Parts: sequence; C-alpha cells; structure tokens
Amino acid sequence: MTDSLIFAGTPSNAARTLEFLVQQGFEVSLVITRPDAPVGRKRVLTPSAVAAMAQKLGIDVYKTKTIDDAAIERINQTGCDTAVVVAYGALLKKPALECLSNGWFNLHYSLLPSWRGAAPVQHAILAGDKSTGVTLFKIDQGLDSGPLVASVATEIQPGETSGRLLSRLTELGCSLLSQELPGILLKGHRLVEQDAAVSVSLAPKLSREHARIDWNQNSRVIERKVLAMNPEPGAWTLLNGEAFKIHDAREVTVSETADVGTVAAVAGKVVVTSAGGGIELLEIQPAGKKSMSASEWAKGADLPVRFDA
RNA sequence: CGCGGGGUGGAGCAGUUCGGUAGCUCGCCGGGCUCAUAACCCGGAGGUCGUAGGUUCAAAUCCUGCCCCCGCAA
Repeated sequence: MTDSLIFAGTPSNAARTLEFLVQQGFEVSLVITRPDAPVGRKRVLTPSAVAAMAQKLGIDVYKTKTIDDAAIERINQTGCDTAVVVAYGALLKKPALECLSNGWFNLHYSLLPSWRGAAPVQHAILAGDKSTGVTLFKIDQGLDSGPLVASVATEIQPGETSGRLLSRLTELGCSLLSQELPGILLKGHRLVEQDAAVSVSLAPKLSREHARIDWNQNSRVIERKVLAMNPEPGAWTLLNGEAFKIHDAREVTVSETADVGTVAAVAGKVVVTSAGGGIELLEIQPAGKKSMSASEWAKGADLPVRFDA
C-alpha cells in the first residue's frame, strides 16, 4: 500500500498519462479530477477525460474543483503519501500540500522556470522557442515554482502545432514519470531548486482575443500564432464581419504588393498578404462551416477577397 | 427554450428575396494537342436539392415538424 499513489488531472493528456502509469504497474488508489462540466452548445454535463479513464480502469474518482477539507479527508482515507498531478486545473493551498507527507509532484510541459502557468506549450510556440520540454517538480505554494526532480528537453519542430507538441510532451512526460516515480515513492529522489539565473517567464491561459490575427504583423509572427493556437482556441480573423479560423498556415515570401489582409490564389497556393511577406493558408474554417483545406475553400470563394482589418 | 450560420452529383460553392428546364470552380472517366505536364482543347458519367408532410398546374425556392453539421457564448 505504501507504494500506491494518488493521481490528479483533468484533460485528455492527463488521462493518457494516468492510463500509462497503470499500464506500467503503478498502483493508483484514487483519482482526483474536476467536476463534470457543461460541454458544447447543448451544455451537456460531461465527465472530464481523466474521470472517464479512471472509470474505465476501475479506479475510484473524487471530483472537486479545489482540494478542500472534504477532499483532504478523502485523500487521507487512502493512506497514500504521494500524488502525481498532470493538468488538474487548480492551485493547491497549504493544507492540501501538507496532507501528503511525501508531497505532490507535478508534470509541467515546459523547462521550468520558463513558462510557468496554464499554457506553457502555446507560449513556447508563440515565442518562437527552439526547444522546450517536460519538467517533474514538487509542488509548493507558488505557481509552478517548486523544486525540480527531473526534466527532459525536446526540439520544437518547424510547423509544429500546440496540439502535436503537447501530445509529444505527454509521451515524454510518461516516460519521465515512469523513470522517476519509483524513486519518489521510495523517497530516494533529490530535489533541486529552480535555477534563479534563468529568467522566469509566465504562460497565462490564452484568450480568444489573443488568437486574433493582425495582418499588419510580421508573417513569421502570424505563423507562430496560428501554430500556437491550434487546436485551441484557434487563430482567427474576420471575413465580411464573420469569424474565419485559420488552423494551419505557413510563412511564405511574396513578390506581390497587395494590401495587407488580401487573400489571393498565387501559383496554386492560397496566400494572404501580411507585413513582411505572406501567409499561405493550409487548413481553414469559415464561420458555420466545417474545417477544410484552403484549396477546397478557394474553389467556392471567388478570390481575391480581403480579411477585415 | 442562450445567439447565429449551414445541409444542392465525389469536394468547395451559386441559385432561395420575386416558385417555372440543375449552374460555377474543381475532381473523376474517355479522346485530342504536346518532348512533356498539375497547362490547353473536345466529349462523357454522376444529383429523389438532409428528411417527413403541406400549399400549388408547377417547389431547391413558400409553410410546418423532425434529423444532422458548424461558429459564438458558457
């Protein structure tokens, strides 16, 4: 029983990590996740991905949006002294931290102290970072500020979206966990304070407004934004007053001198003029329509058109 | 009852206001031109217009119910 643990998480990458740990033979005696939330237009109350996975695996689930006294009591019943947290979605306060003698260990998708916060993957791509990684650390009262157990770095690939990068980091996180968790459970791990020489950067959750494209920006910046916002919340612009999402696009060099925001077919590509070059549209989605390739859209779009400024 | 857009050959769209022969850009099949081609020319197949009713001489188009997809908001 001493080597069993508690798992806290919410979205699908956390569910994947939970599944992996169980497959690797780690004993998870309790899963904590956020309460069912209304989803979609019909606001159907839906369990989190982690809740669904726990049910599939036959593990007890405790749903709560904060680790309050009731949650702590439930945790104490398990007799566990260690918890793994992957994107649970809430900060842990002091009483919660103290209820597990070994502590809470968080898998964070950046190389701390870079990109502390809710959206590290998106911010790394948005900033044009060449590499990022996964960090396993012990949670303290700050925001992703606790001492480190271990980390793994990886290059960010050209054209890589947040979605793809997150799924790669999830797998890296799984192997990092399976490597480090045995030591943690045996209390044989070492903790190293986060490097004070590296400047801390914050990665707050991105709003839809952050995902809006300004065609006056440099094409490289626009490409990063498109990649960073895929799949959520999705980069967008306005076409005839309606939202027009851009799921995938690449910076291209352009010889034309059209007004910024103009969309035209150039040599078989669908290209938008931006400052300092152009953006080739690849995967797009007009309001009310399904996602489609830019070439499909162009067949019925009567180009050229112009995005609203 | 949160707001809104949409369902038309395989794909993306127009046509719906003001009912009257199924259109456009592609794809596909066949033929031609060409050293060659994703280029060009000629020909062809493929659609009960989401679905169920209603109105009408006549419905993709007007009326009603239902199903499905999507954007916003949460």
